[in-house]
Amino acid sequence: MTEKTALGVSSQDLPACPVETTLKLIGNKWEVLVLRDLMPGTKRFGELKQSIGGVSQKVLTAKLREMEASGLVERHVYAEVPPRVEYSLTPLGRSLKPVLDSLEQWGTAYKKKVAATVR
Amino acid sequence: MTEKTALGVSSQDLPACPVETTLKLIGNKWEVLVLRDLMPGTKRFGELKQSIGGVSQKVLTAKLREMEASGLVERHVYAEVPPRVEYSLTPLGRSLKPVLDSLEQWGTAYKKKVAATVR
DNA sequence: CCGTATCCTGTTCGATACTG
DNA sequence: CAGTATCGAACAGGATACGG
Repeated sequence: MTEKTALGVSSQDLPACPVETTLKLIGNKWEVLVLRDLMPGTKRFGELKQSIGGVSQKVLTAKLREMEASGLVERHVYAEVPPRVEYSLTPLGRSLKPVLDSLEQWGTAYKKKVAATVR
Repeated sequence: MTEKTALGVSSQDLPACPVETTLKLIGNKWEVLVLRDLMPGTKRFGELKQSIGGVSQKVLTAKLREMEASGLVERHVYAEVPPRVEYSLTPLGRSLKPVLDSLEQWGTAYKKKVAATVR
C-alpha cells in the first residue's frame, strides 16, 4: 500500500498486453472525454456534463464512479445547500496526459489533412 | 476526390474536438487491437483473428471494412485456392503509431505500479 | 480460407420521474 | 445540484450455418 491508486486491482486481472491494459481503464469514449475535461483542473458535476456534451446524467455518474474505483478520479463532496460535488484527476489520472496529447495531436493533423483534401 | 485516403469524409462530419475526431476512427477496442497487430506488417485474416484473440469473425470483418473505408487499412485479395486475403496499414494507419505507443507505455508503467503495490 | 447471413443475447445508453 | 430508479430502445457482439 504505497499510495492511493487502485484498490483491489491485482496483476492477474490485467491483460498481458499493455495496450489492452490501458484500454481496460479508458477504453470508453466517455472516459476519455472525462479525462480531457478534467485535465485542466477541477470541475463540478454539472460543468462536466455540459462540457462533455451529449452524455446523460446516468452514464456520466456511472463512468465517474468507475474511474474513481480505478483510482483515476477523485470525488469531493461539499456539505452545502444546494450540494456541490467536485471532480478532479488523481496523480494517476494526470499521468494519462501523454495519451490524451497523442490523441489530440493525431486528430488535429487528420482534420488538417481532410480540410486540405476537400478544397 | 483527390486521392485515396478517406472517401466521402468531409470536415463537417468531424467533431470540433480533435480528441473526439480520433475516437471516431479508433474509439473501439477492436480497432485499436487491429492497429496494434498490423503495425509490424502485413497479416492474413486468420492470423489477425488469432493474434487479436477473442474476436468473432463477423466483428473482425466488420471492423476491417470500416477501417478500410476510413483509409486506415488496405485489403489485398489474392485469387488463389484456397483464397488468401492480406491486410496492412496505409500510411495514414501507420501514422497512428505514436498513439499506440503512448497506450503501450502507459499500460506498461501501470502494470509495473500494480505489481509493486501487491507485494 | 474468407466472408456473409441470420438469429439471438447482453449491454449500453437516453428519457423521465423522483429524492436529499 | 447531484444524484438514484426504472423503463425501453438501440446497438454491439457471439454462435451457427452456409456460400464462393
